[in-house]
Amino acid sequence: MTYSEENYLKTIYHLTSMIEEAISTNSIAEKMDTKASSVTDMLKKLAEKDLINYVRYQGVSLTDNGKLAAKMIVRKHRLWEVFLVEKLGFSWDEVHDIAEELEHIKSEKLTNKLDAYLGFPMTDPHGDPIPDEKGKIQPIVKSLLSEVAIQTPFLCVGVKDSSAVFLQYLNKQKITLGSRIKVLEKESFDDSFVIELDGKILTISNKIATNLYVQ
Amino acid sequence: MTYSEENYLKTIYHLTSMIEEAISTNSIAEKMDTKASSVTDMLKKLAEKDLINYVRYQGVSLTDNGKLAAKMIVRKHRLWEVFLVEKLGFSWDEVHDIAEELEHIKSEKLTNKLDAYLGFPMTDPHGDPIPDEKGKIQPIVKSLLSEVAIQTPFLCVGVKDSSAVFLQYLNKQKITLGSRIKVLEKESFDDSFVIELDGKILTISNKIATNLYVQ
DNA sequence: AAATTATTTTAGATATACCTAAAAATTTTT
DNA sequence: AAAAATTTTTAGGTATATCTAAAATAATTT
Repeated sequence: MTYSEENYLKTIYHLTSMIEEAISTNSIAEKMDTKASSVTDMLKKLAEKDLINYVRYQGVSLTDNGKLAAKMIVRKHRLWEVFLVEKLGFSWDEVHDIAEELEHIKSEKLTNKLDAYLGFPMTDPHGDPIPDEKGKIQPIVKSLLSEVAIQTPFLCVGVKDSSAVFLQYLNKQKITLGSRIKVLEKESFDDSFVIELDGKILTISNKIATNLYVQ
Repeated sequence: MTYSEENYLKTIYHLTSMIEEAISTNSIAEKMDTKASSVTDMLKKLAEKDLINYVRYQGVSLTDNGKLAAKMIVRKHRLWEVFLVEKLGFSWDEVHDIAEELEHIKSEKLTNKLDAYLGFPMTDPHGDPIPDEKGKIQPIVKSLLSEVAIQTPFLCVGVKDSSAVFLQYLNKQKITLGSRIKVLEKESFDDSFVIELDGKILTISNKIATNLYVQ
């Protein structure tokens, strides 16, 4: 599989896991910042290799082959992120782009040795689950902070958006995985939240609350 | 720089460091297992970017820019090899192909953090020197076992050929970096060597002796 | 249900990195 | 110093992955 084929597969995987049905050519083009015509070309190639189910004008889904291949790329991406943070001391907002390159390194033996070296982590630095050697993903029970009962203590276990800007905002607010969070109040005027974060009280916008996972 | 450009640059670097003058199109083609016409195409591109000195029909050498860029690729290659052996437990005959991919990962910050994590190693698992952040290479004093005085104790510090077959032969003979080696006798009939290796006596061919570095 | 709009695909170009075959330049041999 | 052999380059072609513009299909609106 080429570098580019792997990237398409990964994108299709992420899009289908969000909405759980056939996805459109345009949605892929948008996510990958490319043109729909380029996507169509690639879809033909991936269908030819039995990695996706594709019927002209009717959207795309992954075959079992394709899903496994995509999970292996996601596995590599997330393992490398753990390595970069845990071993090399990168911050969680710096690792995505580097892992984006490392995820294409081919050796399966490397992936599994890296996994063992890291102590078989269940999640990456953003709280996302890491598929095991066979592609199995342990489901992580988590809720969006915005959806959770008031006055109940939770732990921050993940982020929905893992863009650098958002993560850097969280750094500034000292919100990390493991932070203790309690929603004190929801402000109905602007849908903002008053929360208690590790003992201190602060206000966060709705957009922040809808991108934080707690447990 | 593209993946392919980096590979050409690295090959030119290795070939020029061997013979220390302008090298031929054909020698590059042979080393890279490609056609001379493909090499010519690439040479034009690299010359355009001021990475090589290239005059039609007159061979190639690296510019200062090109030399530094090549050294950075070699640096990454060798650091990753150390990582694979020291941290992940790979054997020295397994790491070349994987490092061949890892050496193209772009982040300079990653390279330097990896270097620090490994404790700023001076050599890779085959005894080859690792260029520092600025491209400086600490020269390693070493001689080929075939060139060395008889009845004098040495330490094995490197291999000239780092192909998997050769390294696997050394595994079988229990020859590793750090092995104590003394040449007892040179057989003039077939140029083979009787050596004492970590206390045990064995015979090795001339080809082996001309590919082992000692100090 | 026809017309309009949006989406998707096809057709035809472009750049990269290869290739083969032929031409040009250089080197070696006679 | 010619002739022959070798090396290198050029010319023109292929596959991948992209693009633009136009055509085909599907979805939405009137």
